[in-house]
Amino acid sequence: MAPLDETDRRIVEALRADGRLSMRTLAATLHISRANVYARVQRLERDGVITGYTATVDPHRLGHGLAAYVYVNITQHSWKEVRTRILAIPEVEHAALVSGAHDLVLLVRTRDAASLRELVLDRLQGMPEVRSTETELIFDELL
Amino acid sequence: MAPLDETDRRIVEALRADGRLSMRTLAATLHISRANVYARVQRLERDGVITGYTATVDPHRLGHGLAAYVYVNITQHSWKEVRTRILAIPEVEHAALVSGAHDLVLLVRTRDAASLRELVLDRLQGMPEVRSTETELIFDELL
DNA sequence: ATTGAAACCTAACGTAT
DNA sequence: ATACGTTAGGTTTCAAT
Repeated sequence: MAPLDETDRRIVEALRADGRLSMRTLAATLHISRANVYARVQRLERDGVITGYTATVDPHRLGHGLAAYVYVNITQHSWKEVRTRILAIPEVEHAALVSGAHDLVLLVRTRDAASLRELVLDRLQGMPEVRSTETELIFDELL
Repeated sequence: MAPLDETDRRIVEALRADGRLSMRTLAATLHISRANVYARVQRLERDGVITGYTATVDPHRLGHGLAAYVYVNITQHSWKEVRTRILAIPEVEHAALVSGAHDLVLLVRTRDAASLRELVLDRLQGMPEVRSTETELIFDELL
């Protein structure tokens, strides 16, 4: 759990830019030895700095043509129970417990408006902890 | 640009779960040939279904202890100019043009409250297109 | 103690047939 | 689906600082 030095940060940055970089080319571009980069990446993964690797996809090409933010107010603040219910919904890409006018902010992706309606009106508002929701359609995205 | 079949979707799903999966183990787990999986992944990347690979990191371990949603209202709806300005801010992890009471929703990560204040009050509200902002602190996250 | 350089075997890649 | 040359993974040893 040692603090990250400059080399560690460059490794993380490089792997965020290309998660399939080989340890060889990573070592070459950072001008450090293979053994060094291998040990460091291993340490970064073990310490939980790097939590995993994933393919980034285009949601539109996967049948998720619609994206929306759903702002949720919950009745009882049993965050743990809501948490497990939310995690069971595959359309939820990001969920955050926030401080302002709402309790939860969800980023959801669905096939179309009908699917979004079903998700919000049936599944979300069907939860006993959910008091109210507010949905904001996403027109365009960066990142 | 052919529509994805079931095997394509399983490939994408597997690579989202582990972006560093080897083509061999991917072929083995899906019970298809190496040449098949290799050609399919190549096609999925070429067609823009898979847009890249990245390491997922723990923001807290990288000096980003604070996360917030920033809701932005812009004056003139010159989305293209705002777009380039927003993209130049490294703290912005996700940005969306939305339909509701706000024009933009930003997910930002900063080191601390002072950095967030500087980002919102100086850099965002300093933009000529930005009319007003509203900031909502994130207490906890799923995903 | 930490890093770089080199060597080593195994596994995976990428392409061909 | 198999084979084949090339590249990468993962570990070890040693020298250097």
